[in-house]
Amino acid sequence: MASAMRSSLSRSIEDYLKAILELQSEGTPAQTSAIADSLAVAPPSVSGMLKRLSEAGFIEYEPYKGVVLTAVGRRAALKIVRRHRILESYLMSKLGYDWDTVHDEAERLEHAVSDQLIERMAMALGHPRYDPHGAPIPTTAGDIERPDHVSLTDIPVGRIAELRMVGDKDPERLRYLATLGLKPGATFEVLSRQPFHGPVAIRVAGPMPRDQIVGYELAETLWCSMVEEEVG
Amino acid sequence: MASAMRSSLSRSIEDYLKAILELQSEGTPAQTSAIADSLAVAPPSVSGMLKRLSEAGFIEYEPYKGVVLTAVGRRAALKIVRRHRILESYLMSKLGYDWDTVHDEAERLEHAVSDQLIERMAMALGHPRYDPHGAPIPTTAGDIERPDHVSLTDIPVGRIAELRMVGDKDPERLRYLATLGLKPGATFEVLSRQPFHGPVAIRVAGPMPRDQIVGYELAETLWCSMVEEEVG
DNA sequence: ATCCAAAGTTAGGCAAGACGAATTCAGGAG
DNA sequence: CTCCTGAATTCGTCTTGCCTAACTTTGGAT
Repeated sequence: MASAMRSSLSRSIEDYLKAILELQSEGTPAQTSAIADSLAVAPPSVSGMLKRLSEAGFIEYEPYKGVVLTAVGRRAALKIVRRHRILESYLMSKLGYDWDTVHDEAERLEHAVSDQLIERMAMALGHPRYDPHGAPIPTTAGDIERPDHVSLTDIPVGRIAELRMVGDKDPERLRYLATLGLKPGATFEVLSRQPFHGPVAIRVAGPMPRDQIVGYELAETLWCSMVEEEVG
Repeated sequence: MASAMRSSLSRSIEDYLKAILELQSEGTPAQTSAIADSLAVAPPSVSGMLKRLSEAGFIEYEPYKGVVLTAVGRRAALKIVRRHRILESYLMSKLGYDWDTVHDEAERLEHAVSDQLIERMAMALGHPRYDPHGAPIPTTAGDIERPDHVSLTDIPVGRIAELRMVGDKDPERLRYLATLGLKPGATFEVLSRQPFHGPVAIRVAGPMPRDQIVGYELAETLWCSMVEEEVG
């Protein structure tokens, strides 16, 4: 039985793979400087690590041309993402963590937990498909749901939409969103939009509907799906 | 407020401090080679680390004479021990871990969890005073109960005793103890003892009392307190 | 009082990762 | 086609922590 051995990649390698997975989205290879920013290290550190990751077979690396994950690298990265999202779900659901403070804790734990622990947590939660931010949780097989939502900045004025996922990670902005009642599952109507990347006005549905202004930068990170118009 | 900053000692340092704490018990300083064995590293690695720990103020180090923790080092070590024991308790109580498999998971997590997470787990458990092996859990203030139990090898024949704590860490022996019904809280009578460090025979109390033979090495790790004789 | 074995330490290296400084490449402006 | 700028890489170095080999100290046996 090829059971749950902890192949135990170093913490650094796991962090690099996760960053590359997030940056290479949509076919574009990840850039060295973007990885450096994402991990808060200097570019030469990234170049050095890319060479090691390439030799280890995790990435396809053509110097000066950016980097994409191999199948092996992608699987490894998705495993970390699964850990992170199960951890966030568990900490919020079972240990009273807040939406905005849970990220850092999960960030450290994701490198230390065993597969067994993650699966026990997943079971205790009833195998959730989305984490508290609305992001899909990769399966143990390494599949992840391809999201079909669009940014709030792309919802036409007058439409009703449902918030599906919050991309922002900044605790302060997450706290702000919580005060607006804007968490995954909330529905709202787009009231108006300022031109030239201006803020968006929405009316959040609920027992006490309330109008809110959302800055463009934040709106870009709110991923939504449009709700069917009443036909007739 | 001096709140829960993660002073974040390196994993290595935490491991060394924990090992020294366990080895220096009863006034005797910890020996270099004992630390090396305990951490599965070579003696020169220990010498090197002892110098660093000493400079950092965690230990009192006199070359060739062994090592004892300073007050600062002891506090740091007890903090790790608290983390470990709360983790073991939580994993068993809330996530279905077994008595014999929980150690390794806790061993990795104890270096990654925040103080906040440990306190939330402790609260969820109702602030337990002992871990699943019967070992006392240090308080957040850094105090630990001084155990008053004695080894099974020191209980006179004919006495009734209660198992308070299992010192062994080997999963196989822990599984074996579980099959005997020997976990903290169990009571038994010492039936006989072979001379010259031979095995001990006991009768475990319970709905179905059963006689068992316990090897000397294992018996040494079973910490018990004698139960009052019936007076009269 | 001496000597020897065991325990401990020093010396010298190696690997992982990070850094700043200096160099090289790629791609757009002219 | 050439040049320039910004991104990326190479180079040399640092820190942490581990190792083996060689040396030193300690303390018990004689």
